[in-house]
Amino acid sequence: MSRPTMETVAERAGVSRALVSLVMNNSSKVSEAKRQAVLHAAEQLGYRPNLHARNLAQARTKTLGMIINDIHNPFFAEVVYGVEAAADDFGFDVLILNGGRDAERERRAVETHLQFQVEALILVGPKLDNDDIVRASAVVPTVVVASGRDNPGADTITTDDERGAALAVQHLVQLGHTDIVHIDGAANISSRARSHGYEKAMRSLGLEPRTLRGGDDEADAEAAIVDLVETDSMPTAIFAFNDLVAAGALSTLEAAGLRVPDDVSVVGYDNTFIAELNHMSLTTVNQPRHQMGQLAIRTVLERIEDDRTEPTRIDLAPTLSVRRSTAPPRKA
Amino acid sequence: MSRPTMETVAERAGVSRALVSLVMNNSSKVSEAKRQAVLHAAEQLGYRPNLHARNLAQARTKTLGMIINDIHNPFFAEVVYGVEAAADDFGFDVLILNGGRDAERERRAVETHLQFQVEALILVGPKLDNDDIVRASAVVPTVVVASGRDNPGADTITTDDERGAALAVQHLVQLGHTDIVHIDGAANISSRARSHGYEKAMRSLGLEPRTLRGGDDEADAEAAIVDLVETDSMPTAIFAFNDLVAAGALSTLEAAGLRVPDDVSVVGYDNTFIAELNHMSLTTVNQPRHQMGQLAIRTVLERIEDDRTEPTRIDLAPTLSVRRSTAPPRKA
DNA sequence: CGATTGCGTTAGAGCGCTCTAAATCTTACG
DNA sequence: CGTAAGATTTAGAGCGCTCTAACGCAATCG
Repeated sequence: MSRPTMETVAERAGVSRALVSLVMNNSSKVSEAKRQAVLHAAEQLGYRPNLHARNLAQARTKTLGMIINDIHNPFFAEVVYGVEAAADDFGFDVLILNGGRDAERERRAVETHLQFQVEALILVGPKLDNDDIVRASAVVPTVVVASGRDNPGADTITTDDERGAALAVQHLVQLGHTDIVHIDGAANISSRARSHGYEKAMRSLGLEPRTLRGGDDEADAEAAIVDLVETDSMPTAIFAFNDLVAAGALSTLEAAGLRVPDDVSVVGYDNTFIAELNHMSLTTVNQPRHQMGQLAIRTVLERIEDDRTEPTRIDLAPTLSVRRSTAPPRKA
Repeated sequence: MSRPTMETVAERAGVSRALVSLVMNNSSKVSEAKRQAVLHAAEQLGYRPNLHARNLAQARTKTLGMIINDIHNPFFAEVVYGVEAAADDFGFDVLILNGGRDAERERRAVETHLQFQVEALILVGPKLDNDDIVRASAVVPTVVVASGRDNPGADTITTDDERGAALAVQHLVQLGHTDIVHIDGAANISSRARSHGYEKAMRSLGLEPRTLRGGDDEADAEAAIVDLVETDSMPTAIFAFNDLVAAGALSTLEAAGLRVPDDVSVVGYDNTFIAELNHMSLTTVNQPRHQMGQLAIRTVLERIEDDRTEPTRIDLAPTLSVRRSTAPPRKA
């Protein structure tokens, strides 16, 4: 017993299929009597319009495809909420696919979205490389959120990662630190800009940058910290690629018997709720995630509805949230 | 310039539309020459099959609809990874919709999924009430993951929340605690079972249960803790509904000048990565989330492919992960 | 009272694909 | 060399919906 169609509803209500269609799209030119009859029949039958049929018949789908780098990272969750809020306002559905921190998976996700004929692609912290993004944006309007780099053809919503990194460095230097190590984001799309910002800020303050390889996850900090311990080159402060890496650093430092911020200060990035937890109380760079999500939708809708064709780039200002993981260095 | 269709490809390759279809579904009965010609033409045109058309023509969509209670909660992320891994194995796409901790939103999400003709619904920690779930499962096979209650009509994958709560209580009692307060999950779907398990375990050990209203989030613990402080009725141990609530409790306790575990022991639930962070080091009840996700897919596929019709319930065993947030009570 | 207007309704084509049945082309065999 | 069997290919209907154009009918008008 397959699901009822418009045909079924039409018969039941004693009207034509076209009339049912009009009712479903609540057209104003339907008599109240028939409208009720149709709605009633639909209700009784448990009728539900078939979106595939509708999307096929209309040119458009009113659907957006979002790909999240990693649903495990709370940073992205906030962006998603922003995206959804804005999409709701404009009557678009947002389909979410999880990139799973794997470029190949993301590539397949793009493909799936395109086959679903989404009207735009929202890539949140993508692992994809430039070519992939160029290719995607040739097919459908594409906006990249939270990516340091330029994305030819696509719109970009970021905070200024270089500036964010500089904020972190300046804060530490003001506290009196001079030996500040950066644990980077490895292959992460935002890593470059943050490292660069860190290095530039350090040099401009006359300090020698020291960057270690990290990753995007709490597990990725361990090697770097262990290395610092083993080579006996522990700095007085550490600036981590993001909050998760910072949290990992905290763990490993503690395991090594070092206290934060007494022995080492730690700064994170993203201001996820983890940083906020009193127990972590992580000084971190804040990005207006919700706003970024909203802007992503606005931006991409300009392409869809007002057919803008020139790529846009919106760069928001990061801020620093100072908490208890940073303090002046111990007097030597 | 709309996207190329099979027709376009067929013309270009000098074959019929049907043949293109065969190639796209890599049928074995196509000559190598034509197959190459078609693939080449498709490549050149940037052809991409239209899933809506396909889904309409075929009876099925090979798509599953998942609704997550809240992408912000890391507990769910792990389940998602399990679901996706299993779905991949069976060649199903998984569309994710975010419930946003709001029953009404979830209801709309169900509707959207159904209109997309998903072949099954996977509800992870739903806010929906029984009726909603009955209604959904009447339309399409439905599996509920991580819900304490029985879901008539739907399959259920849980861990035994009552048992999990008992594990927490027993651990605390073994440490010597007798005054143990529970901060519950309020309207959360799993709250009932955990509270019940807590109360049962307490009573069976001859202790008086004391349950306070909490919620599902770090923000929801504050009121309860403040209340305990103000009424000067702080217990020696707190068992929180989940890790987020426990984290919130940690924060508020600390703000009130109480130390964990010296003054108060705290136990969470879910064993999310937050509990694992060395800095939090939260004793917590572990649920095999990845496995739960995988089982959800297996279960629901039995309905789709082997057309089982009787609801199944799989109850996995929780375990306790003991960390540093629990210790014997201070000698009175 | 016939013609005009406008509202409510409907027939029917078409969206891009799959699938069945039938057509066409090869190949092999007596 | 004719033909049956098998391998390829194709025509055409149909999936459930929207949309244009046209239809029927009552109200309106000169």
